[in-house]
This record gives sequence, structure tokens and C-alpha cells, in this order.
Amino acid sequence: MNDATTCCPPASAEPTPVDEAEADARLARLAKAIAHPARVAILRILIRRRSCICGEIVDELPLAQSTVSQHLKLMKQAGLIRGDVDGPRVCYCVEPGAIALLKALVADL
Amino acid sequence: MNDATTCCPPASAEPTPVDEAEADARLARLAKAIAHPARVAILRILIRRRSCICGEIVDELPLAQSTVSQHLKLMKQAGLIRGDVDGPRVCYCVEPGAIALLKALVADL
DNA sequence: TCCGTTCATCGGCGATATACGATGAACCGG
DNA sequence: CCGGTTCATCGTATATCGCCGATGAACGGA
Repeated sequence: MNDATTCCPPASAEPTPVDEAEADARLARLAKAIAHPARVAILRILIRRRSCICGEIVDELPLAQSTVSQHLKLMKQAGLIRGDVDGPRVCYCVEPGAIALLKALVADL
Repeated sequence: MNDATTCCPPASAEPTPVDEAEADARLARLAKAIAHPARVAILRILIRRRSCICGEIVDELPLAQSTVSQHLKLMKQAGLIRGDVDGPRVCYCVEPGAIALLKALVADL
């Protein structure tokens, strides 16, 4: 049994964008990470449980494992989530700084 | 000269999603509308000025008029903005309810 | 060492996004 | 009624998305 503390270290400092074009790009990137119902569902799962094994996400969604894996990859590339290897499993969890940045960027609209 | 009151009526009531799947779909749809730097830039322009003629947006962006028009179409389909015909021009403005819903859905993550 | 579990990646398919120039439609002014 | 302005749409080309089954890679247990 893994608790969140093992796979989700404190959090990396999310650099706040300074340039406006920078902010646009960052917001667009984060928005793209949740621009699909399946990814929003994945994000909610990761938030509800504090961390999550890939398989558990697959079990909760009506999608193939490879499809879920691709969504996770996209979200990871956007910096929204993190995936830490834990033996044969991969423990996914939300990148708290990224969520905070997304909320801030949207709230400042 | 057109002011915002002529082209942007009070606002349509944006139905708050009840179902969680509904909320996912709605959030994904709104997120998609800002999932591109150009669209974020357009949204900022529309917010900064309270309303905007399409041509003014084209002037502020390094994109062809047709490309901007497509972005506007996508944003309009997502319900994020509104476009009211004003003679030969089209006056675009933000759909306030949609922005509020987007902020609420993101804040509740 | 071998096997089962877990997840990522590959290959393929159809659909959509993104961009542009060119053309069409709607409107106003003269 | 005609020409100019403004914007939408069409047609095209390329890239990415979204989905799947199949295969590969990494790991732990027997």
C-alpha cells in the first residue's frame, strides 16, 4: 500500500509567468490538458483519491488501457500531473502547483 | 461607434450542470475554447475592451482573417462568446455567464 | 530464472484542428 | 444600383487527436 507521501513529494515550484504571451501559452497548455471529458474525469479521480495507480483509473473509465495511458501522457506533458514509478506500477498524482496556477490564471480572466 | 450595450444584451442564464458527467463535459468544452494561445489572446482582447469588432482582433494578432474567424467560430460554438451582427460588421463580446461558469468549474476542482 | 502483473509505446484508422488564400454573402453609402 | 467594406465560408494541406488491439519493457514473486 502506497500513501501519497511516498510518490508525491512536496511539490515543485511552478514558475509564475511574467510575460502576457507566456501566460497565454501556459493557460492554453493547461486548458488543453482538461479539454476532454475523459481527462477531466481522470483529474477528478486523482484529486478525490490523493494519488492513484493507473489501473484504478482504467477501471473507473470506459476506455482501453492504452487510451487512458495516452491521456495521462498528455496531462503529464502539460505539467498538470506527475507519474512516479513504484515498482511495476506507476503512481499518478496531481501537480499541486499546476492546479493552483490554472486556477489563478482562470480566476484572473 | 458601438458601445457594449447595443450588441451585448444582459446575458443569457447559463445553466449550472447538475450531473458530474455533465460538469465534466461542460468544463472540457469551455477548456477547449481556450486551449490555444490565439484563443486566449482573443478572449483577453474581448475582456479588455468590453466588446470588439472582428477586424480589430485581426489587427492585434499575427494571423490571417480567416484563421481568426475560425477561432471565433469555435469559441462561439463552445458558448464562450457571442457575436451580434451590426450592419456589415460583427460585434463580438464575452458571454458573461460562460466565463463565470468556467471560473466556478475550475475553482471547484 | 521464469512468469505474471503493470504500464508505455507502436501502428493504424478516421476525425478534428490549424493555417492560409480565395471566394461568397451581407450590408452601407453614394 | 454599384462599389467598397466586413466577415464567413470553401478548399486545401499538414498536423494532431482519440481510439483501439498488439507488442514491448520493467519489475517482483515463485
